[in-house]
Amino acid sequence: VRSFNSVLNVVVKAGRLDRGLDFYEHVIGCRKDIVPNVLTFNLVVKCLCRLGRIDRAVELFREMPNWDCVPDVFTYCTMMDGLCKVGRVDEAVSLLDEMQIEGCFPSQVTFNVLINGLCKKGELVRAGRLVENMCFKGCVPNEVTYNTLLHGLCSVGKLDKAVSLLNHMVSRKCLPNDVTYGTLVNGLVKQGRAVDATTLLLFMEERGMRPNEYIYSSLLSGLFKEGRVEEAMQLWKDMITKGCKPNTLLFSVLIDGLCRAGKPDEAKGFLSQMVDDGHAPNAFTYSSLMKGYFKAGNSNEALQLWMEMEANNCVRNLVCYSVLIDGLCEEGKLKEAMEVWEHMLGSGCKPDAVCYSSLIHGYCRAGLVEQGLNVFNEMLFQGGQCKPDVITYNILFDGLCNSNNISQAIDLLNCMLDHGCDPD
RNA sequence: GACUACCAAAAGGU
Repeated sequence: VRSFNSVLNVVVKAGRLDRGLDFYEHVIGCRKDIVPNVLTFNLVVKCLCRLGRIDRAVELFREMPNWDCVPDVFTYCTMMDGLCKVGRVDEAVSLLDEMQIEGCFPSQVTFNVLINGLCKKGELVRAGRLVENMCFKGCVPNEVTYNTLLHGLCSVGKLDKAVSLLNHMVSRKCLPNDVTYGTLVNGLVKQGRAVDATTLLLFMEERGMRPNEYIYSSLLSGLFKEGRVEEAMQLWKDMITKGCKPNTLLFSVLIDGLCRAGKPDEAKGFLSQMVDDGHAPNAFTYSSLMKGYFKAGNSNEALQLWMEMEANNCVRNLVCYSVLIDGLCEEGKLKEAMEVWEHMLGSGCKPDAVCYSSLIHGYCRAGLVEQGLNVFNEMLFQGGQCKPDVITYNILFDGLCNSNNISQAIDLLNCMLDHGCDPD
């Protein structure tokens, strides 16, 4: 079992989750001498969670006693994290009670997982209460706890609170690490304060820390989004001078930034460079670049990249399809856009509200509002992740009003309200 | 118990 677990762990760490599950099922099915133990279950539960098969994970978790396995802290933690990551925080919190009833003591990590779940949902008050509970149970908050809370504060824009928490953290002899700085830099950038983020970067360097790729990418992306192209390029050069080797993430951010600045050709030069450096472009890289070319009115080049993706076995996800569909629609190439749409459905990619809205916008622009409404009705019918949102409705209002169809627009407004969607 | 758990990052629609 130990060797089996080791192998399984390696497979899971490599991100080959489906392979991991197959391997598990295969081995358990035909090797009666290998009996899964708690650690095996912990790994498999993690696999199922990461694959989004959370209900199956819970099921397996409940079946453990049938295999003479008692869930341990790790099991509970893995299960709680899985639940939190799909937003089912309350169920995760109830496991905290359950584990204690079963005589299993929660650890620092257990609390961190739940605090993270609450912070991601914006439930900072509950998160704070959990920190108190944590201390009460004899668990000391560590860097991860603080980083999690800092991220929670930053994502609701409470940077002042974040700074006081940072001071508190230091006073508790908890040293800020890479993640701490990354969280703060990103928090500043998201507030449109890339200049302050640059200062923080300097501060961090003065303290002898070397910013990593995450930190550089946050800042770089922020500078480009604020239109500070010169500063962004200077940062890129400085970064390389300081010995930071750009990876796929950094190249993608740079390419995206240059495209936003209307320089897709320059961006494409970096695409070649990253490939030469041995970094494979991914869906992020290509979608940014394709959008850049569409924006510059060069759809041929965008399509070229689309083909290149296929040739390079780069997985085309929903965002890539959306960029392509939107770009083609904007050029009035509705027929081609529909072909891509069919191709997307055929590849098993399910359109979401953004993707549907791009298509609807395409029809409206071409004066085919009726067609747009058909697509809209399909969205309502499909439900789930492609429920129309405010933007979808706004696109249709615009289309209907432009064709002087006020009464249908009013009907649509009622439909919107009926579906619980708030106008902006 | 180094066979298992927690934190920061980039792309799409008005």
